Formats: sequence, C-alpha cells, structure tokens
Amino acid sequence: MVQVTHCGDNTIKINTIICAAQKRFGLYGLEKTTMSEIARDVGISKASLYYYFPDKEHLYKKVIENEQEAFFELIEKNIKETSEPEKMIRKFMAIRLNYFRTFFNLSRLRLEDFRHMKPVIEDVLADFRKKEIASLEIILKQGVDTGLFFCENTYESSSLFLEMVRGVRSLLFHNKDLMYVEQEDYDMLLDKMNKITNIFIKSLKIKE
Amino acid sequence: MVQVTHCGDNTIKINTIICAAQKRFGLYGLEKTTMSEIARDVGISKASLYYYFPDKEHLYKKVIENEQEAFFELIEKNIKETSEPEKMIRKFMAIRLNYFRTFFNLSRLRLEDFRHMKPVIEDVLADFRKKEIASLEIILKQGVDTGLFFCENTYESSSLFLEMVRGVRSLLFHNKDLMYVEQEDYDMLLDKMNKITNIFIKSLKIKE
DNA sequence: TTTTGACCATTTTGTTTGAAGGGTCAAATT
DNA sequence: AATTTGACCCTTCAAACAAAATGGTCAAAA
Repeated sequence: MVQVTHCGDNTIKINTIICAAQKRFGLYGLEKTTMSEIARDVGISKASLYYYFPDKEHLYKKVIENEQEAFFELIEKNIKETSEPEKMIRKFMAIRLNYFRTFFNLSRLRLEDFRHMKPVIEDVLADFRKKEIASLEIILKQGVDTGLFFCENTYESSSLFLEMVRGVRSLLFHNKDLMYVEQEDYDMLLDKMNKITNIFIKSLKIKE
Repeated sequence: MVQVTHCGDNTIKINTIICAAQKRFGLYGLEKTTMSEIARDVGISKASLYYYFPDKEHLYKKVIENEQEAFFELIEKNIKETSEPEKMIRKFMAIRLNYFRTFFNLSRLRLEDFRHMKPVIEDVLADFRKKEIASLEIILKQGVDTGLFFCENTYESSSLFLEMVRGVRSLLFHNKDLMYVEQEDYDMLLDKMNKITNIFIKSLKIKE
C-alpha cells in the first residue's frame, strides 16, 4: 500500500502508530478510543493517520492481528518442547488462557466491544478460531498417530472442545455482567478449564 | 396467601390468571407483556390482578415455576423407565433440550429477557440449575454404584457438564444474535449436545 | 372478600439539539 | 513524488426535555 522511497521510515512510523493504537485500544476499547487521540499520542495530525490506514477498523484489526501472531508463535514454540500429546494439550490451554487474560484484562471496557461485535472484529476472531482449531488438531493427530488417542474426526473434536471452553468462559462473564476480569474470576476460569481439559483428554483415550 | 372462603373458586381464578400470563409471557416475554393486557385477557381489571399477585415479577416467577415443575416430573418419570445410566443421561439431555426449545421457542423476545436478567428470574433459574444438577447427580451415582462409571465428585462433574452444555448453547445465541430459535439452530444444538454428551460419558468410563 | 376506577410515581419512548468523532480533500511542506 | 495538515462534511452520539405508558396503590363500592 505504501511504497518505501528513502528507507524503511514508513515501517517504523506505522509500527509507532500501531503501538500507540494498541495502548489506547487496550486501555479504553475500540469505541472509546478516538482517532484524534491516537494521532495526538503519535504526534501527528488525524489526517496523517488516514494516510497510513484507510479507516479505524483496519487499524484495530491490525492491532489484534499483531497480538494473535505473537500468540501463535508462542504456541508453536512451546508445543515443540514436549513430545507427549497430553502435555501439549495442557500447555496449549495454559497459554491460551493466559493470552485471553492479557488480551482482555487490559481494559474494563474491552469486553463491551464484543457485545455488539463489529463485522471487522468478527472476521479477525473467526480467523483466530480457525487457527487455534488447526493448532489443536495437529496435537490430536499426533496423539492418534502414536496410538495414545482415539479420535475419528480431529477437526470436529478440536472445534467442539474449544467451543465448550469458550462457552463456559462466555457464561462466566455473561452471568456476572463483568466488564473486567478480576483475579478471582481468572482463578475460577483456570480451574474450570483444567477440569474440562481433563474430561476431554479422558474421552480421547477411549475407542469407538 | 389467599384464604379460601366459599369454595376453591380462588384457585381456579388464580390458575386462569397464570394461564393467561403464561400465554402472554410466552408470546411476548416479560418486558413486552403488560399487566393490563393480562387483566384484559382474563376479563378483570388490573387492580384485581394485584389482589392475587403482589407484583408482576411474582406472577412471572409463578409461571416459570409451573413450567419447571412439569419438566422435572417428566425427567423423573422417564428416568425410572430404564436401568442403564448411560441411556438415562441421554434421555435426560433429550428431555432437557426439548424443554429448552418449547420454553424459548414460544417467543422471539423471550431470549432478550435473559440479557439483562431480572433478579427474580435469576433466582428461579438458579433454583432450576440446582435441581437439574441434583437430577443428573442421581444418575451418575447410580452409574458409579453399578461400577459402570468412575467419578469421584458427582456434584462437580454434573455441574461442570451442564455448564459446558449451557455455555455452548449460550454461544450459539450470543454469536448469532438470535431472538428466536429456528429449526436449523435447534438441529445444530441437538447435534452438539449429543457430541458433548458422548465426550462426557466417555470420560466417565475412565478411572483415576 | 372481592372488585374497580381514579390516581401516583417511575420508567420508557420520542424528539430535538448541539457536540463529537470518523472520514475527505485541496493545498502546503518536505 | 511522498507526506503532512487545517479546514471541512456528514453521520452518529449524548444530553435534555416532553409525552406516553406502565407498574403499583388505595379508598370506595359491590
């Protein structure tokens, strides 16, 4: 989109913008953050912001995509450190939950965004779901190959498991009408995630 | 609350009111149903309604309690027809889902009530959860006693399983922003419930 | 004991209005 | 040519206010 002329200055500037946006979005959420504020933080005019990003949603999307990228790199790295599928799943879930916490705990308002979810966010979230299903599927297949797990449809199992986990999480916030995640809630969530993971792993060890 | 004088006339009248309220609430939900409408349906004045029920929420609570009662009677009756715990769980889930459908499908608006849930409804719903956990726990214990299931904490397992199921259901509506349950959604839900039930039952068959 | 019309207080709804924020652009700056 | 910007437009949002609706009360009547 932006051609580099003199040097990589643009990349640096774009990164600066993304960082500033990340802070604002993380602190106040999508709706409560204005483009003027981000511009002010960076030290440029609002119009300049629109020179680098077509609109607010694209900027937001970029921020989230960056965070997701870091998450999947972490997953990949940690998964390769062990050869036991069961431990892999547990590690996967631990990282996932931690990501969730840092992702949401930054802001009391951020959760609100997901009530009336914008199409752009929905896209990037759907993409995230696809990727995390794929990650888990790899682990399951490895377990099946080594004869430790029995699973006819790894995709179905992965997506259903993650849906269960997401569902329980969503319930916790939906019920409590929370705008931010407290330590207490995080602990409860961690406990439940572990128990659900146990159930899931057990079910993988049975044939038929 | 209401003393009977001449005969059981009051009981009949109260039942008439509850039925009328049930129709209205089922059709339009709590918030979109007015006390005047219910009174009109019954053929009495609004003030008379308040002679029998202290307020709107108590009337609503009574309606829901009636429906719940019928549900648990059905559960109990059907459970006793089989001696296999596994089949019991499946039957339990089938009835539960069906109850859910009739309970919600009556109204496109009824789901909306559960977004900003009133304290009264929360009470009656919490009560429902307790009861359904107890029902499921009985089945699990029976499975443990006959050596078919392995489960150290039947309460924990029951509540977690039902929470998973509730979570997935809640996700389906939350995501789709549905105000009413279509056949298609019901089928998808049924499918997922069955798969989650499979996972749960498998996990019950493993020791440790 | 039961019923009701009139009444009150609060909530909801509709409307208006002024400010704020997303987004554009021609002109200026580098 | 690549960037930057102040001024500008248009839509959305929020406060404010008024009007209608609704939950709930009560004295009087049946």
